Amino acid sequence: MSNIRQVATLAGVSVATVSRALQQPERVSPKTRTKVMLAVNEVGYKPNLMAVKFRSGKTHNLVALVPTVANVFFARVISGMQIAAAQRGYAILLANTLGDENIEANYAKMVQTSQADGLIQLRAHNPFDSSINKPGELLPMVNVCEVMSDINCPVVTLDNRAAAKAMTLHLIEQGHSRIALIKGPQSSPLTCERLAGYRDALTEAGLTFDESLLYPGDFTLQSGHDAASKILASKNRPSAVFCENDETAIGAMQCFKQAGLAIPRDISVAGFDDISFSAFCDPPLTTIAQPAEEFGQSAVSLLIDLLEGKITKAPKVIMPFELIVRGSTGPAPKGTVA
Amino acid sequence: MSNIRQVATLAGVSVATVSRALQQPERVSPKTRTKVMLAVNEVGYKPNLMAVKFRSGKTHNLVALVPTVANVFFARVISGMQIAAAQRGYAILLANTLGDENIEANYAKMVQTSQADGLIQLRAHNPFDSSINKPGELLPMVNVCEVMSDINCPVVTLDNRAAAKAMTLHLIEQGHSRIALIKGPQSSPLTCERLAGYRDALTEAGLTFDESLLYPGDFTLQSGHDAASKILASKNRPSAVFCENDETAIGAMQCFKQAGLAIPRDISVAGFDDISFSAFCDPPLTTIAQPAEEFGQSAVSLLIDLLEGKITKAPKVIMPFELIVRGSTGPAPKGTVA
DNA sequence: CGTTAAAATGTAACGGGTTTCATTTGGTGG
DNA sequence: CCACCAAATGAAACCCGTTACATTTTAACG
Repeated sequence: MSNIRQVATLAGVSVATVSRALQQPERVSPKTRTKVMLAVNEVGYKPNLMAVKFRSGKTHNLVALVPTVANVFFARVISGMQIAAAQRGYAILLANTLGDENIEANYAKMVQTSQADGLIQLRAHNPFDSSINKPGELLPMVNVCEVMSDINCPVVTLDNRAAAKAMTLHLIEQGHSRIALIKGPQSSPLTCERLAGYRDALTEAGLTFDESLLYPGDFTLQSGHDAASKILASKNRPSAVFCENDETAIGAMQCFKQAGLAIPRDISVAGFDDISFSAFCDPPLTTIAQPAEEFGQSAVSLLIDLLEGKITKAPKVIMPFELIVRGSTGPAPKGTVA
Repeated sequence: MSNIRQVATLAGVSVATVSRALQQPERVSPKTRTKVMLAVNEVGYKPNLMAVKFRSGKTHNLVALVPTVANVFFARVISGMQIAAAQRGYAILLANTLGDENIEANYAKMVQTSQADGLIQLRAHNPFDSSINKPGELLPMVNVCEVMSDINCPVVTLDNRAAAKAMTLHLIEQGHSRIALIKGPQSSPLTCERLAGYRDALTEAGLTFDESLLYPGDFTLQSGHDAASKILASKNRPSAVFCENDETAIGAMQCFKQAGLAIPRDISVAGFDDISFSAFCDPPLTTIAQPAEEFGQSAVSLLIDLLEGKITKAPKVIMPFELIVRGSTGPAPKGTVA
């Protein structure tokens, strides 16, 4: 590996001149610049960016803590983060935490050990140890999707409550009055918000909330399938099922179809996220579209602004959602006991 | 931010002693060690790992070039890379290249600018510019999934030809004689291999290869759907469709079902990869399971071995596959003209 | 041609660890 | 009490760019 001193020697100039020729070409005379460039090419010089980063104290790395990259929705968010980061000259260090707090803490430590400048968290949780807590100063962190109420940090999220309400109202408008809800992981604030939106809609429509229509889930295909079989076995079967994410809905749909039910004739199913597979189900899934890529992009952009001191307050960015009505929801079957 | 000199001053020792107390505790006397540790805790010292990396010339970063993280199969591979990397103290720098050679080249440059030690490539392509080419020396790179014939580099892959042959034979055993193939991206060697396997099976079974049964695709849901509608419109409709990946198969299945065909009664569909959604289709998809996570793990482990000089020859690791027969394939309809 | 300001270039410190080599300290045996 | 070796510790070089400051060169103008 060649270094700047070799280039300087070969070009017959000082290292400072080489550095300037490369960083601020207008500060050196044209003929020196030429000499330097020739030498650079001759030895194939590539600056050691590790040295630069070390010197400058800026790594231009951002850690992204993702519970699992295998989640299609998260994959889209990551995609967006990548794009925004690349545009501003940053790299993403991806951490697949599997929800493990130790793994999270290890990656968070990268910020404290100068390996990364900041962190993006897709889960509602503060991964830093207390030593980083400077009173009155923002942590070098941004939260996406999940909101953390107990910490002051920029957030990019969706009005999950309003979105869940919109979807529930859509089902109610179709004549459904017994609507099951397959929930997400208990630990996630998202789940509470979406549940709240679901209740809001019921209240607004004058329907009573029935706890027995709530089913646990964890955002996986399997959990949707499991919940669906419980629904099939229930006494007073609901005519519609609202799933807190699309994977759950797809898992549930399979179970219903294999049990011989037609969707939406016998039962309506709705999801949340609008992952790519949802448009390619049979029937295509009614869902809430979130601008996943934009989540990632704004998060990165917000974090970089924060790191570069362009913002000092923690903004809360609420992204828009869209109700996408496809074939999986339809009118409630007639003759169903409401 | 505290540094080692502050700790040294506070502990009343030299920086060398602090460094040793932390790196090789047995090399300092117990009482010095205690003094140092107290000082470390007092100032909350965390070594600047950027400085360490700069000094040592080892970044312990690996770049992963992924065409798109939104691909579910790739997500599993990434997951495996992560795990193996973390175990050996490395971090993954994820690059979502979208197949763009410029983006690839930019990330590859991270290796040449000392920001990363090596690179994992999921596409058959050499992203490095010529300047890194040292004759007789292995590039700090490992190829996963896709094989590059023209470059000497460790590879982790599957016997795609044998797997495609196995799947095609499975369909033939079910009585199918007109089997369509929805291909992957033309640029990918994978596609050629799977096509070769498909032909092998036909030859072995004494069936004639019919070019008109080949349909283009690009591994997306949409391309599967598009190919399926072409298949529906074709004159002498095949009784089975082998898709080169599961997304394609899922897209195709939707199209067939919406056209009123029953799977597998009217048409059999097979995929490749065994992504999580495949088990939750209706009917569940017959496919080839690949150990995706293990792909990622071996690739990382191979790359680190290479970087640490533990291997000097480029091995070719062939991972096992498994034919998973589910409900989407069945006997050829009777009365179909063969 | 001399003066002076501006442009170009060079020198050396700096960042924060690690490591080599030199020096000091401690302990043992004679 | 001294010699001697090992263990412990310290001083300083080193990694490689960047940049403040010093110095030299160039150009312009009187």
